[in-house]
Amino acid sequence: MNSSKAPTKSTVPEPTETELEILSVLWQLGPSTVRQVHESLERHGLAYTTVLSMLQIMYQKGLVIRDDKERAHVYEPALSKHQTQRQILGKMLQRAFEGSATELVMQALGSAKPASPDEIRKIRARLDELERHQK
Amino acid sequence: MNSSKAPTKSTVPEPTETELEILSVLWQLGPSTVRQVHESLERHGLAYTTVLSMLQIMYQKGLVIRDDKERAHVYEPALSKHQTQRQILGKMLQRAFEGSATELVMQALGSAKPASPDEIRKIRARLDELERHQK
DNA sequence: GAAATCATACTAGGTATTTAGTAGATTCCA
DNA sequence: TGGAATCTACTAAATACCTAGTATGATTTC
Repeated sequence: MNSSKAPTKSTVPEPTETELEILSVLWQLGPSTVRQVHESLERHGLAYTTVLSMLQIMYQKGLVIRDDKERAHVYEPALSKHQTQRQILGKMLQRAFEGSATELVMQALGSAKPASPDEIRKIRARLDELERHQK
Repeated sequence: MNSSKAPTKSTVPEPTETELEILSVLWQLGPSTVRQVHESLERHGLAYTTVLSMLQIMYQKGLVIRDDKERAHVYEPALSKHQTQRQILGKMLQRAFEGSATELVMQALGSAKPASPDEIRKIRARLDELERHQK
């Protein structure tokens, strides 16, 4: 139940906006058919065939894997939510923060939701860990 | 010499990849002509007219302002680097982290460059501040 | 077993992004 | 003063993204 089978990942492109919405559904539902994705999608009003097309494109790109043993193919994310978040974060770090994770963190802490005391504690714990692990 | 004249900002779209590269140059150089941007651009090999076109588009979008008193127009970012980073960060927070800044911070601290002791201290200081300011 | 349903593949079109060329006006300078 | 250089505006084209329709074949249902 871990993800240690992959030399993949490096070739998977960053998901676009709509692709990310679909991945979100897949992360939540687990392996799903086009119909299931279509029904669970936040943004209602998308045609069934649109979701189908997206999943076909995502399959070509390697963003999802699929099982076509049954008539209705079953799709599954190629990368975990965590992995994808890392990927997006890393890209943005390069693009907008010149690679400085600290700068990014500082801005994130200064913006919108300021984090509850509990969350602040969690972040502190992580910092402790970081210090311990690489002094 | 400050930037407190703006009800703008809210209508400025998020810059695309190339637009961000150009904005980076403008943040570094300050108000510049097309030629100056073209020469200072990281990615060399872009045609002069390409940079011109980009700046014209960016002007239409409101990403930059310009002074056309001289023959060679002088362009300037509409938003500061900080404001833009906030904008990009906020958008990504919604798209990939369901709005949880804490989640984002945790992942950022766990990824790539783990931050030097000095940087960790800076982040701690920010956390202290946050706690003080909203208990 | 015929009709309705459901699934996929293929096709298509609109918009955004990125790149750069051409035309025409202005400025420079020898 | 006339050619070279420079600048802008306009046009264009390739690619990616998003959306959805049509064709076709399989499956279910009465």
